[in-house]
Amino acid sequence: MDKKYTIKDIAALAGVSKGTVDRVLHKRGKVSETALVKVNNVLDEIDYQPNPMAKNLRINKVFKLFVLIPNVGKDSFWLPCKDGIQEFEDAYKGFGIKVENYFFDPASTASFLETARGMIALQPDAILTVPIFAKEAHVIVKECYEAGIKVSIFNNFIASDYVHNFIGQDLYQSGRVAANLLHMLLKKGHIGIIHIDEESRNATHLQEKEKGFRNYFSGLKSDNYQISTLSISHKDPVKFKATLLEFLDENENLEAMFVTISKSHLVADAIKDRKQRQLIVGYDLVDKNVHYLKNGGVNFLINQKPKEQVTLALNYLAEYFLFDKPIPSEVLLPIVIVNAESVDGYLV
Amino acid sequence: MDKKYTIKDIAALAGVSKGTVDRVLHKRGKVSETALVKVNNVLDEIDYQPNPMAKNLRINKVFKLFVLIPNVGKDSFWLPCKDGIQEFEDAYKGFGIKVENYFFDPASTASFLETARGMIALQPDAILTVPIFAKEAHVIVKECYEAGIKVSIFNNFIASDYVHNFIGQDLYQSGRVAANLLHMLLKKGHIGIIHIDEESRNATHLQEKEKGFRNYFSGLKSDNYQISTLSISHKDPVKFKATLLEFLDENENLEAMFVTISKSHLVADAIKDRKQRQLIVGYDLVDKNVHYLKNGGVNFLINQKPKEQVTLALNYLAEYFLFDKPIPSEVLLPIVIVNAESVDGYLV
DNA sequence: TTGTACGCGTTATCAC
DNA sequence: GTGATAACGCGTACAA
Repeated sequence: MDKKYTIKDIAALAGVSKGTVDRVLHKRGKVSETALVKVNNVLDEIDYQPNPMAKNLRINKVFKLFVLIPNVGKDSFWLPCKDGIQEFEDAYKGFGIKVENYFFDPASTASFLETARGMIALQPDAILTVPIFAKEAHVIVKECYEAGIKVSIFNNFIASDYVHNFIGQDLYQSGRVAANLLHMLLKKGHIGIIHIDEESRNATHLQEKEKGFRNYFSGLKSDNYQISTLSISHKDPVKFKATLLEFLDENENLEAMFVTISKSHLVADAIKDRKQRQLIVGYDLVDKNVHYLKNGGVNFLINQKPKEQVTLALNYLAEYFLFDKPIPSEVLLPIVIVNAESVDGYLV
Repeated sequence: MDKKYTIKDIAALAGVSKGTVDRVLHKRGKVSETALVKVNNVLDEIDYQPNPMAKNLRINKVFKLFVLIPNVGKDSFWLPCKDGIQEFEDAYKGFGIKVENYFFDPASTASFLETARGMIALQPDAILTVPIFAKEAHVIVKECYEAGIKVSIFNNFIASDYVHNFIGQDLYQSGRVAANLLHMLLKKGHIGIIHIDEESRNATHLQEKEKGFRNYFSGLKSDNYQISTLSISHKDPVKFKATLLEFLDENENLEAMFVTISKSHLVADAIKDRKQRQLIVGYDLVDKNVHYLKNGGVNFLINQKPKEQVTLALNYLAEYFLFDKPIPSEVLLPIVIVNAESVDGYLV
C-alpha cells in the first residue's frame, strides 16, 4: 500500500523478467501459460499503476496543439481566450507541448477554411477551434480526421463523430437562468428578447437561449408576463439605435430586456439617456459590458467563461497526449451569474 | 524553436560535457571561464527548459499529502471536499502522490489538536487543513514547520508565515455581493442579517461578511434601507425557531434576510408556513439549501466552492512536489451567485 | 576542472 | 517463449 510497485518489482515477485511482465501487461502474447499465471497472480495481489512520466519520457516528442479562434480585434469576446492560451503555454513549458494560436475573420467562411487548411498542412497533433460556421466546420473536422489530427471544439457545438471533445455551456438552460433572474426582479410585466446580428452568426445559438427563456416563463403558474422578440442588426449603428428605440416606444410597458449575445452594452448605451430605464440581463464580461454592469446600466451578466473553456480543452489534450488520460466527449461548464459586486473576481 | 533542447544538446553545441552544462545551470561552480562562456553562449541562443518529468522520475519518491477537515457527518458543508479529495487521488494515481483524509470534530479544539498531531507523527510531506480554530491552528502550523511539513490552508484564513498557501474567498466582498442582490430585489425596506451559532465558530468569518453587507448599503446615496443583525444559536432547534419568529414579529416590516453561513435552510424552514415570506440570500449548496432554493424558499445562494478549494490546493501541492512549480501564497476564488436554475450545473 | 557512468520506470528490440 | 539491454532526460557521485 505504501510502496509504489514498478514493473521491476512485479518481475521479481513473479520470478520472471521485466520483458515478460511487459508482454503480459500489454497483452502482446508470446508468453507461456506458466509465466502468465505467475505474473497474473502478482498483479491480482498488488495495485499496479504504470508511471505515466516514465512512459512519456520514452516517447520523446513535442506535441503540437493549434488553436483557431475568431480574430480578437473583431470581437473582444475572444480576448480572454488568447490570454488563456498564453497561460497554458507557459504552464506547459518544458513538458513538450507546443501551442500556436491562429485567427480567422468571424465574418468570412473563406477565411475560416483557408486558415484551417493552412494549419492542417503543418500537421499538428490536435486542433482546437470554435465551429461558428457549422457547414464549413464539418468539412474541416473531416479533413483533420483524415490527416490523423485530433479535433476539439468549444463554445459552439456541432454534432460530429470526428470531434473528440466539446466544451461549452447549456444554452437553453442559460436562457432559463436569465429568465429566473428577471422573474425575481420583476413581479409582472413585458419583457423583450433582443437578438443582435442574428443573421451573421450561428442562429441556433441564440434561438436555444430564447427557447429556454420563454420556456421558463410559460412554465410559471401565473400569467403575468408578456414576452416579445426583437432581432436587430448592428451593421449600421445609427439604424440600430433608431430601431431599438422605436421598438421601446411601441412597447411602453416593456420593463426588461434579455440580450442574447455579448453586446448588451449596445442596448444599455442606446437607452442610457431615456427617462425610462429597462432592466437588462446579458452575456459575457467584455469590457464595455462590465462598464455598464458596474454603473447599473446592465443588471446581470451571464459569464460563458471563454477563457476557462479553452484552457480546459487544452488541458484535456495535453494530458491525453502526455499521460494517455481519457478525454470526456462533452463538458458543460456551469452557468455563471455575475453582478456588479462579483464581477471583479472574474476579471484579471 | 521546434525542437526540445536537452542538456545533451547543449553539451554538444558548446563542445563540453553534460556534467559541465549541469554545473553551469545549477551554478555549482568548478567551471573554467572558457567553458562557462561557451555554455552561456549556447544558453543565450536557445530557450532551454528542463524536462520536469525526467527530473521527477529520478527522485523516485511517493509524496504524502494529508488533508484534515471537519467531520462531514457533523456539517455537510464539507461533504464536497471529501469527493474532491477522492477525485484528486484518482487523477494522480500513478504519479506517486498519496492522499489521506482525516477528520476532526468541528466542535472540539482538542479533537483538532489530537488528530493533527497524529498526522504530523506520520511525517507527510504536506498537510492541507481548515484552520477554523485560529489559536490551535497556529500551534499546529508551527509544529508542522518544525517537522519540515508544508502546510496549506483553505476556506478559513489565518495570518502565518508558516502557511505556504491559502485558498478561499473574499468574505467582505461576498457580503457586498449579497447586498447587491438584495438591493436589486428590493427598492427599499428592512433587512436582517442572521448569524447562526456564531459563538461556536470563527466569528470573524461571519463579521467580515456582515461588514461587507452593511458597507454596501451605507455606500448607497439613498437612505431607504434599515439593517438589523440577529445572532442566534441552533443548539436547541425549538428555541431557535422561537427566537427567529419573535425577531420577525418584532420587525414586521422586515422583508429580507442575509444568512451568513450555510444554514439558510433552517431559516427558510422556520418561516415556510407564515403568510409573510422574506427574501433570503444565503451561502453554500448543501442539500437542504438547494432544496429551498429550488422551491423558492431561498432566493440566492453564494457558492463558496469548498470542493474547488481543496482540489485546487491539492493540485498546487502535487505540482510543487512533482514539478517544482511555485505555489502562490494566496488565491481568492470568485464569488459565485447561484439561483434555482443555475444550481444544477454546480452539483455532481 | 572535467567527463563518465549510473539510476529512475517503461518499452522496444535483440539475442538466445 | 524469454531474458537481458538500450534508450528517453535529468542529476549526481566518482573517477580522471
